[in-house]
Amino acid sequence: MEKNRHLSTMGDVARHAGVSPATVARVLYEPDKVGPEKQRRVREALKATGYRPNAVARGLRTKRSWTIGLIVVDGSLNPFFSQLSQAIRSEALARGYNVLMFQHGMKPEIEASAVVQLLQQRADAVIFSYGINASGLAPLLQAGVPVIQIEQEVCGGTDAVLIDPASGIDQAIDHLQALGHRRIAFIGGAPDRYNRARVHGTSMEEDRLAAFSAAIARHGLDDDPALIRLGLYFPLTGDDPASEGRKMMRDLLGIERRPTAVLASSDILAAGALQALGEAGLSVPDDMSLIGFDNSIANLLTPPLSSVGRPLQAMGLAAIDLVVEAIENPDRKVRTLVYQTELVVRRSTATA
Amino acid sequence: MEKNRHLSTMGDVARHAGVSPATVARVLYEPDKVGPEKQRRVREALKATGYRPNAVARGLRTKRSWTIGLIVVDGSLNPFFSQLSQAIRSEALARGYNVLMFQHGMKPEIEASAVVQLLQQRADAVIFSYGINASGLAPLLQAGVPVIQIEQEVCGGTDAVLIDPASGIDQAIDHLQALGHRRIAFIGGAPDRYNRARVHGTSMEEDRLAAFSAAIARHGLDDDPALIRLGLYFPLTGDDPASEGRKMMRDLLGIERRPTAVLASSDILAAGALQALGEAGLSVPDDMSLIGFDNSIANLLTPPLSSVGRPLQAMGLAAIDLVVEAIENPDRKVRTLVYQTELVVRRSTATA
DNA sequence: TTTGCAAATGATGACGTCATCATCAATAGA
DNA sequence: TCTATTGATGATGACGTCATCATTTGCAAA
Repeated sequence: MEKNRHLSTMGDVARHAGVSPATVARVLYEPDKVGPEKQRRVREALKATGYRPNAVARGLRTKRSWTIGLIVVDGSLNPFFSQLSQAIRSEALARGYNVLMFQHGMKPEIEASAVVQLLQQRADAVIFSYGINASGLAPLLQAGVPVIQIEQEVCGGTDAVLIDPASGIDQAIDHLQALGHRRIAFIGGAPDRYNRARVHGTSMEEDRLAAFSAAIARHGLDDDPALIRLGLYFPLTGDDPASEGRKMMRDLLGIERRPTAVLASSDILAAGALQALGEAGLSVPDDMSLIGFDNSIANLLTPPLSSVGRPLQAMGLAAIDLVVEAIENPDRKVRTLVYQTELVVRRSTATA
Repeated sequence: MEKNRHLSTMGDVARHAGVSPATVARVLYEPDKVGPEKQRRVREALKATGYRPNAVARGLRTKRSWTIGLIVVDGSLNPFFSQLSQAIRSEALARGYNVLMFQHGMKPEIEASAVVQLLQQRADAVIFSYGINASGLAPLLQAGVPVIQIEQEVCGGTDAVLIDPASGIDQAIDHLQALGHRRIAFIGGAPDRYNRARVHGTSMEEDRLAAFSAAIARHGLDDDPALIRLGLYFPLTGDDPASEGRKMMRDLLGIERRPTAVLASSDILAAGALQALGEAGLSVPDDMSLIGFDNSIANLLTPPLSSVGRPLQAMGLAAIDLVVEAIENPDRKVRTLVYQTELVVRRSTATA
């Protein structure tokens, strides 16, 4: 076969079949409007030429790129994000959409350039799995591109798929209390110092801490400020995400009345905490109970970690549903969906 | 501002500036060919209208989509793949390319549909981080789309970024031998039963096992078939990727003359092995030394795992370099780059 | 002043697709 | 037999950009 840097076009197919390009298009999209003989010839020509519709040309003509943007914090350090993005990608693909993915690493200027890029690509919609601030989304809203925010709402007026961290955290505290724990510590990320320009809602980390405090209060457990440890940095941006957790756990082991259980605001932090405990010669769950959040790498740790999980698959599906709704009916009202979190019990908790 | 479901076009900008569309294009791409006065007016109009070039139309006209495809096995179970894809994405972005990512989960039909999708999108090139078989790539080669294979070569005649597992595995065995270990076990995935149609090279898992066996022989260490354990399934496709490693380690603990050290062909398997050791009440590294491969989640485990790593950032960069080369000079000869692997020593090994 | 040439700008068309309109043949009804 | 109607098919143009060609202007050399 000769050098064939060329995919055939409708015109090629039409010539091959001895019909007009319009007839080829009809065979593809309105088959009943074409007579049986030409139908046959066109289908044969389609096969013979290996025709693949040119999505670029089609996008120009129809003003639908069948592409949706996905902007996440970071695709690699925290497995949670890759699991979510995988869920979104596969749901999108099932509906015929391609996904252009970007990671901003908490840098607003990178987020902004991703938005510009998606605008230029004429993305049909954009999903933010963790937006930085409201002004980042503004160009999209102005251009009329549907925006779906996941987990964290950085501005109002868009569709959103949120989670309720309290449901799972309540279960976790219930569980620990039932095992006899009264001094339960919390390790988490800093209240989000990046979100200066947030105009709506609260941050992920704030929500989790609030849910923890509320659960502790409701159960009448020890409410000691020394039991709450917040890392200095957003837990996703360091080179060694576990080191924060390790440090916080070390601190907790040093305080006066040591906690008997710890709830971490992410599995990564919990992994670090496990290392600190190992170094101190303490065993989980015998000497300390530990519960993570994310249910991302919990089952890879030793011991397998109990962790609060979110229904990632369902959230991905919901996000794509909202995308499709928004595209098909631009003037509809935006919707907010809230999913419950749930404690997955493994083997990192025991009686106090 | 009124409802503005419309991004302005060159024509809009031209009208606003009182010039022809051609002049607008020149200001954008050949500024020195435009007089100072019109230059000024056009730039002002660009700002005023918030013009963003329509990448779709541009793609149709120039036959460059500035999009490259990335097909991986799985983006979420094994953090290694998300780290690699992140490296590729960021390098691509730096060169002005967008990345469309697909995961095939070892299912040839999904791989094939991803290829069709990329063909329709007129991707400028496609990177396979783990191709399944040669026939999957064929449509791309036929259409003249440059293909870059990473780590695993499934067919010849394309660019490739390979790694040499032997370099790092040699270091690992050296290291263990220096610590006095003589019975070293290997746990890995099954020789790849999916690659029936592979026409070139060997599989990832085969390479690692071969490197291990060679190193054992070279060092004159115990060469006992019972020390080699291969999972029944490709380690990435199960729901619980660690369980294979856990099972194999349990088996190893049961054999007659127990090994004193284990090399795992991935960090995930090693994580499972750690669990089995924990359940058996054995401590790492005191009772058993353990080394992983991937250096992906090694630093999250307890103890932090020594692991053989690949230079992911460099590989991503190299892949994009090859992409750009291939696009800019379609008739050049394909190239194969080989990267060394390297042992990262942490705290999971000790004297025998 | 005339001619020549380069710089600046405008006009045109094509990329591949698809929506619309136009054409033509065949059939049914009067 | 003639016209109205339907179904099948072809022709045309527009989406937004950019490459090419055509035109105009300014200015220096003859």
